[in-house]
Amino acid sequence: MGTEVRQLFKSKDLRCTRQRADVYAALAATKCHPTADELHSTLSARGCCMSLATVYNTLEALCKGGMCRKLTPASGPARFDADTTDHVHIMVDDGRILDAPEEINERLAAGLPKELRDELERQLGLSIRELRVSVRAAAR
Amino acid sequence: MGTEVRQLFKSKDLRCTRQRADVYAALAATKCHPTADELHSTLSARGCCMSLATVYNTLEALCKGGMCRKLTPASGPARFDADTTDHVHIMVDDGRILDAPEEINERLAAGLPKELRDELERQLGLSIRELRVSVRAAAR
DNA sequence: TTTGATGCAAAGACTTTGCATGCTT
DNA sequence: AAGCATGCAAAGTCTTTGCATCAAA
Repeated sequence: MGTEVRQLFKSKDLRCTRQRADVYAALAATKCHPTADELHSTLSARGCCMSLATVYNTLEALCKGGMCRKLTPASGPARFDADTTDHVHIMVDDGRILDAPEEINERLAAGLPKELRDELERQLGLSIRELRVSVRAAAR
Repeated sequence: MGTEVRQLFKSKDLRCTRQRADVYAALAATKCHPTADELHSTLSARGCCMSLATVYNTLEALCKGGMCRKLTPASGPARFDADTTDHVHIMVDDGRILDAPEEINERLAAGLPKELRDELERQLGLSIRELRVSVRAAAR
Protein backbone atom coordinates (compact mmCIF):
# COMPACT_ATOMS: atom_id res chain seq x y z
CA MET A 1 0.00 0.00 0.00
CA GLY A 2 1.06 3.58 -0.63
CA THR A 3 4.42 3.94 1.00
CA GLU A 4 4.01 7.72 0.84
CA VAL A 5 0.91 7.46 3.00
CA ARG A 6 2.83 5.50 5.60
CA GLN A 7 5.43 8.24 5.60
CA LEU A 8 2.72 10.85 6.04
CA PHE A 9 1.33 9.04 9.07
CA LYS A 10 4.79 8.55 10.45
CA SER A 11 5.58 12.22 10.10
CA LYS A 12 2.53 12.97 12.22
CA ASP A 13 3.43 10.35 14.81
CA LEU A 14 0.36 8.36 13.96
CA ARG A 15 0.36 4.62 13.73
CA CYS A 16 -0.62 3.57 10.23
CA THR A 17 -3.24 0.85 10.27
CA ARG A 18 -5.27 -0.46 7.38
CA GLN A 19 -8.35 1.27 8.75
CA ARG A 20 -6.66 4.60 9.16
CA ALA A 21 -5.14 4.48 5.73
CA ASP A 22 -8.52 3.60 4.24
CA VAL A 23 -10.33 6.39 6.08
CA TYR A 24 -7.72 8.90 5.08
CA ALA A 25 -7.75 7.79 1.46
CA ALA A 26 -11.53 8.03 1.26
CA LEU A 27 -11.53 11.44 2.87
CA ALA A 28 -8.76 12.76 0.68
CA ALA A 29 -10.52 11.49 -2.41
CA THR A 30 -13.67 13.53 -1.99
CA LYS A 31 -14.54 17.18 -1.95
CA CYS A 32 -17.85 16.56 -0.22
CA HIS A 33 -16.83 17.00 3.40
CA PRO A 34 -18.40 13.72 4.48
CA THR A 35 -19.67 12.84 7.94
CA ALA A 36 -18.19 9.93 9.87
CA ASP A 37 -21.23 7.91 9.00
CA GLU A 38 -21.00 8.71 5.30
CA LEU A 39 -17.36 7.68 5.26
CA HIS A 40 -18.26 4.47 7.01
CA SER A 41 -20.92 3.66 4.42
CA THR A 42 -18.67 4.51 1.51
CA LEU A 43 -15.91 2.34 2.88
CA SER A 44 -18.24 -0.53 3.68
CA ALA A 45 -19.63 -0.46 0.17
CA ARG A 46 -16.08 -0.73 -1.10
CA GLY A 47 -15.37 -3.69 1.12
CA CYS A 48 -13.22 -1.74 3.56
CA CYS A 49 -14.97 -2.98 6.66
CA MET A 50 -14.44 -1.39 10.01
CA SER A 51 -16.57 -0.30 12.89
CA LEU A 52 -18.13 3.13 12.98
CA ALA A 53 -16.35 3.77 16.27
CA THR A 54 -13.06 3.26 14.49
CA VAL A 55 -14.02 5.83 11.90
CA TYR A 56 -14.75 8.33 14.66
CA ASN A 57 -11.56 7.50 16.53
CA THR A 58 -9.51 7.68 13.37
CA LEU A 59 -10.91 11.04 12.38
CA GLU A 60 -10.11 12.38 15.80
CA ALA A 61 -6.57 11.09 15.51
CA LEU A 62 -6.18 12.58 12.04
CA CYS A 63 -7.44 15.95 13.27
CA LYS A 64 -5.07 15.88 16.20
CA GLY A 65 -2.24 15.15 13.82
CA GLY A 66 -3.29 17.96 11.52
CA MET A 67 -4.23 15.63 8.67
CA CYS A 68 -7.80 16.80 8.56
CA ARG A 69 -10.20 19.40 9.84
CA LYS A 70 -13.46 18.92 11.65
CA LEU A 71 -16.30 21.16 10.55
CA THR A 72 -19.24 21.71 12.85
CA PRO A 73 -22.42 22.94 11.19
CA ALA A 74 -25.06 24.73 13.21
CA SER A 75 -26.98 21.49 13.27
CA GLY A 76 -26.36 17.91 12.31
CA PRO A 77 -23.28 15.76 12.51
CA ALA A 78 -19.69 16.95 12.14
CA ARG A 79 -18.12 16.87 8.70
CA PHE A 80 -14.50 16.37 7.80
CA ASP A 81 -12.05 17.75 5.30
CA ALA A 82 -8.64 16.35 4.39
CA ASP A 83 -7.71 19.69 2.85
CA THR A 84 -6.11 21.54 5.72
CA THR A 85 -5.00 24.52 3.70
CA ASP A 86 -6.69 27.82 4.42
CA HIS A 87 -9.90 28.04 2.53
CA VAL A 88 -13.42 29.26 3.04
CA HIS A 89 -16.29 26.92 3.67
CA ILE A 90 -19.81 27.62 2.57
CA MET A 91 -22.28 26.09 4.97
CA VAL A 92 -25.42 25.68 2.93
CA ASP A 93 -28.79 25.57 4.63
CA ASP A 94 -29.50 22.08 3.36
CA GLY A 95 -26.51 20.69 5.26
CA ARG A 96 -23.97 20.60 2.46
CA ILE A 97 -20.61 22.27 2.82
CA LEU A 98 -18.90 23.67 -0.24
CA ASP A 99 -15.44 25.11 -0.79
CA ALA A 100 -15.24 28.68 -1.99
CA PRO A 101 -13.73 29.22 -5.43
CA GLU A 102 -9.97 29.57 -5.30
CA GLU A 103 -9.98 33.19 -6.33
CA ILE A 104 -12.25 34.09 -3.43
CA ASN A 105 -10.00 32.31 -0.99
CA GLU A 106 -7.07 34.32 -2.18
CA ARG A 107 -8.85 37.61 -1.96
CA LEU A 108 -10.06 36.81 1.53
CA ALA A 109 -6.62 35.72 2.65
CA ALA A 110 -5.31 39.06 1.46
CA GLY A 111 -7.80 40.75 3.75
CA LEU A 112 -6.53 38.85 6.77
CA PRO A 113 -2.89 39.83 6.91
CA LYS A 114 -0.43 38.26 9.29
CA GLU A 115 -0.03 41.52 11.20
CA LEU A 116 -3.66 41.35 12.22
CA ARG A 117 -3.22 37.84 13.44
CA ASP A 118 -0.14 38.77 15.41
CA GLU A 119 -1.88 41.79 16.86
CA LEU A 120 -4.77 39.62 17.96
CA GLU A 121 -2.43 37.11 19.58
CA ARG A 122 -0.75 39.91 21.47
CA GLN A 123 -4.00 41.40 22.70
CA LEU A 124 -5.47 38.08 23.72
CA GLY A 125 -2.42 36.50 25.25
CA LEU A 126 -3.38 33.27 23.52
CA SER A 127 -1.75 31.43 20.70
CA ILE A 128 -3.82 31.35 17.55
CA ARG A 129 -4.15 27.96 15.97
CA GLU A 130 -6.37 28.82 13.09
CA LEU A 131 -8.17 31.79 11.64
CA ARG A 132 -11.08 30.78 9.53
CA VAL A 133 -13.71 32.42 7.46
CA SER A 134 -16.97 30.68 6.84
CA VAL A 135 -20.16 31.61 5.16
CA ARG A 136 -23.71 30.56 5.79
CA ALA A 137 -25.78 30.50 2.65
CA ALA A 138 -29.18 29.42 1.44
CA ALA A 139 -30.45 28.25 -1.91
CA ARG A 140 -32.39 30.89 -3.76
CA MET B 1 -42.28 43.96 32.13
CA GLY B 2 -40.14 45.80 29.59
CA THR B 3 -42.54 47.04 26.98
CA GLU B 4 -39.62 47.55 24.62
CA VAL B 5 -38.84 43.85 24.83
CA ARG B 6 -42.39 42.99 23.91
CA GLN B 7 -42.04 45.27 20.90
CA LEU B 8 -38.82 43.54 19.93
CA PHE B 9 -40.48 40.16 20.04
CA LYS B 10 -43.45 41.46 18.14
CA SER B 11 -41.23 42.89 15.44
CA LYS B 12 -39.78 39.43 14.95
CA ASP B 13 -43.19 37.79 14.91
CA LEU B 14 -42.40 35.93 18.07
CA ARG B 15 -44.88 35.43 20.84
CA CYS B 16 -43.60 37.04 24.01
CA THR B 17 -43.94 34.74 26.98
CA ARG B 18 -42.43 35.15 30.41
CA GLN B 19 -39.97 32.36 29.67
CA ARG B 20 -38.85 33.82 26.37
CA ALA B 21 -38.40 37.27 27.84
CA ASP B 22 -36.38 35.83 30.72
CA VAL B 23 -34.15 33.79 28.44
CA TYR B 24 -33.55 36.73 26.19
CA ALA B 25 -32.81 39.06 29.09
CA ALA B 26 -30.32 36.62 30.58
CA LEU B 27 -28.62 36.08 27.26
CA ALA B 28 -28.46 39.77 26.45
CA ALA B 29 -27.01 40.50 29.87
CA THR B 30 -23.91 38.39 29.51
CA LYS B 31 -20.86 38.37 27.29
CA CYS B 32 -20.04 34.78 28.11
CA HIS B 33 -21.83 33.02 25.26
CA PRO B 34 -23.62 30.61 27.57
CA THR B 35 -24.90 27.16 26.71
CA ALA B 36 -28.58 26.31 27.01
CA ASP B 37 -27.82 24.48 30.20
CA GLU B 38 -25.87 27.38 31.68
CA LEU B 39 -28.73 29.74 30.92
CA HIS B 40 -31.13 27.33 32.54
CA SER B 41 -29.05 27.18 35.71
CA THR B 42 -28.59 30.92 35.86
CA LEU B 43 -32.30 31.48 35.45
CA SER B 44 -33.22 28.81 37.97
CA ALA B 45 -30.91 30.34 40.54
CA ARG B 46 -32.67 33.64 39.98
CA GLY B 47 -36.05 32.06 40.49
CA CYS B 48 -36.98 32.16 36.82
CA CYS B 49 -38.08 28.55 36.60
CA MET B 50 -38.67 26.83 33.34
CA SER B 51 -37.85 23.52 31.78
CA LEU B 52 -34.59 22.99 29.96
CA ALA B 53 -36.57 22.03 26.87
CA THR B 54 -38.16 25.44 26.90
CA VAL B 55 -34.74 27.05 26.99
CA TYR B 56 -33.73 25.03 23.95
CA ASN B 57 -36.95 25.78 22.12
CA THR B 58 -36.75 29.44 22.97
CA LEU B 59 -33.18 29.75 21.78
CA GLU B 60 -34.14 28.13 18.52
CA ALA B 61 -37.01 30.57 18.12
CA LEU B 62 -34.78 33.53 18.93
CA CYS B 63 -32.21 32.39 16.39
CA LYS B 64 -34.84 31.94 13.74
CA GLY B 65 -36.07 35.45 14.47
CA GLY B 66 -32.55 36.84 14.26
CA MET B 67 -32.44 37.77 17.93
CA CYS B 68 -29.46 35.59 18.66
CA ARG B 69 -26.75 33.49 17.10
CA LYS B 70 -25.90 29.89 17.72
CA LEU B 71 -22.21 29.09 17.98
CA THR B 72 -21.05 25.53 17.48
CA PRO B 73 -17.63 24.73 18.87
CA ALA B 74 -15.66 21.79 17.52
CA SER B 75 -16.79 19.86 20.56
CA GLY B 76 -19.23 20.33 23.36
CA PRO B 77 -22.64 21.96 23.51
CA ALA B 78 -23.78 24.89 21.41
CA ARG B 79 -23.34 28.37 22.80
CA PHE B 80 -25.47 31.43 22.17
CA ASP B 81 -24.92 35.11 21.66
CA ALA B 82 -27.53 37.85 21.74
CA ASP B 83 -25.14 40.14 19.94
CA THR B 84 -25.98 39.57 16.30
CA THR B 85 -23.72 42.28 14.94
CA ASP B 86 -20.71 41.20 12.93
CA HIS B 87 -17.89 40.33 15.22
CA VAL B 88 -15.18 37.75 15.52
CA HIS B 89 -15.35 34.90 17.98
CA ILE B 90 -12.35 33.34 19.58
CA MET B 91 -12.93 29.70 20.29
CA VAL B 92 -10.53 28.88 23.07
CA ASP B 93 -9.33 25.32 23.54
CA ASP B 94 -10.81 25.14 27.01
CA GLY B 95 -14.31 25.65 25.63
CA ARG B 96 -14.73 29.34 26.27
CA ILE B 97 -15.70 31.69 23.50
CA LEU B 98 -14.48 35.28 23.61
CA ASP B 99 -15.27 38.30 21.50
CA ALA B 100 -12.42 39.89 19.63
CA PRO B 101 -11.51 43.44 20.63
CA GLU B 102 -13.53 46.02 18.76
CA GLU B 103 -10.57 47.37 16.86
CA ILE B 104 -9.80 43.91 15.47
CA ASN B 105 -13.37 43.45 14.36
CA GLU B 106 -13.20 46.67 12.43
CA ARG B 107 -9.94 45.84 10.75
CA LEU B 108 -11.24 42.42 9.78
CA ALA B 109 -14.48 43.83 8.45
CA ALA B 110 -12.44 46.15 6.28
CA GLY B 111 -10.72 43.11 4.81
CA LEU B 112 -14.04 41.54 3.86
CA PRO B 113 -15.58 44.15 1.59
CA LYS B 114 -19.09 43.92 0.29
CA GLU B 115 -17.86 43.43 -3.27
CA LEU B 116 -16.27 40.18 -2.26
CA ARG B 117 -19.47 39.02 -0.69
CA ASP B 118 -21.45 39.96 -3.76
CA GLU B 119 -18.94 38.27 -6.00
CA LEU B 120 -19.20 35.11 -3.96
CA GLU B 121 -22.98 35.18 -4.12
CA ARG B 122 -22.83 35.50 -7.86
CA GLN B 123 -20.39 32.66 -8.29
CA LEU B 124 -22.25 30.33 -5.98
CA GLY B 125 -25.77 31.13 -7.03
CA LEU B 126 -26.73 31.11 -3.36
CA SER B 127 -27.79 33.88 -1.10
CA ILE B 128 -25.35 34.61 1.65
CA ARG B 129 -26.84 34.90 5.08
CA GLU B 130 -23.76 35.52 7.10
CA LEU B 131 -20.06 35.81 6.61
CA ARG B 132 -18.16 35.06 9.74
CA VAL B 133 -14.61 34.98 10.87
CA SER B 134 -13.65 32.84 13.79
CA VAL B 135 -10.41 32.00 15.45
CA ARG B 136 -9.30 28.90 17.27
CA ALA B 137 -6.85 29.65 20.01
CA ALA B 138 -5.12 27.93 22.89
CA ALA B 139 -3.78 29.18 26.19
CA ARG B 140 -0.03 29.57 26.23
C1' DT C 1 7.48 -7.67 22.84
C1' DT C 2 5.27 -3.53 23.73
C1' DT C 3 2.16 -0.27 22.78
C1' DG C 4 -1.49 1.38 20.89
C1' DA C 5 -5.66 0.32 17.55
C1' DT C 6 -9.93 -2.27 16.75
C1' DG C 7 -14.63 -4.11 17.36
C1' DC C 8 -18.52 -4.38 19.74
C1' DA C 9 -21.93 -2.95 22.59
C1' DA C 10 -23.09 -0.08 26.08
C1' DA C 11 -23.10 4.39 27.96
C1' DG C 12 -22.94 9.26 27.46
C1' DA C 13 -23.77 14.09 25.99
C1' DC C 14 -26.68 17.01 23.86
C1' DT C 15 -31.05 18.05 21.75
C1' DT C 16 -35.68 17.29 20.01
C1' DT C 17 -40.41 15.67 20.36
C1' DG C 18 -45.29 14.11 21.82
C1' DC C 19 -48.95 15.21 24.30
C1' DA C 20 -51.80 17.26 27.80
C1' DT C 21 -52.24 21.74 29.78
C1' DG C 22 -51.83 26.70 30.11
C1' DC C 23 -50.96 31.32 28.56
C1' DT C 24 -50.91 35.11 24.59
C1' DT C 25 -53.06 37.41 21.47
C1' DA D 1 -61.72 31.43 21.58
C1' DA D 2 -57.80 29.94 18.76
C1' DG D 3 -53.30 28.95 18.43
C1' DC D 4 -49.00 28.59 19.85
C1' DA D 5 -45.78 27.83 24.11
C1' DT D 6 -44.78 25.04 28.15
C1' DG D 7 -43.50 21.08 31.06
C1' DC D 8 -42.31 16.67 31.51
C1' DA D 9 -40.43 12.59 30.24
C1' DA D 10 -39.29 9.81 26.65
C1' DA D 11 -36.98 9.19 22.45
C1' DG D 12 -33.49 10.55 19.20
C1' DT D 13 -29.06 11.70 17.24
C1' DC D 14 -24.38 11.87 17.37
C1' DT D 15 -20.20 10.51 19.72
C1' DT D 16 -17.26 8.40 23.18
C1' DT D 17 -15.77 4.62 26.11
C1' DG D 18 -14.61 -0.03 28.39
C1' DC D 19 -12.63 -4.07 27.62
C1' DA D 20 -10.98 -8.10 25.37
C1' DT D 21 -8.46 -9.04 21.23
C1' DC D 22 -5.32 -8.00 17.55
C1' DA D 23 -1.88 -5.65 14.75
C1' DA D 24 1.98 -2.17 14.11
C1' DA D 25 6.39 -0.76 15.37
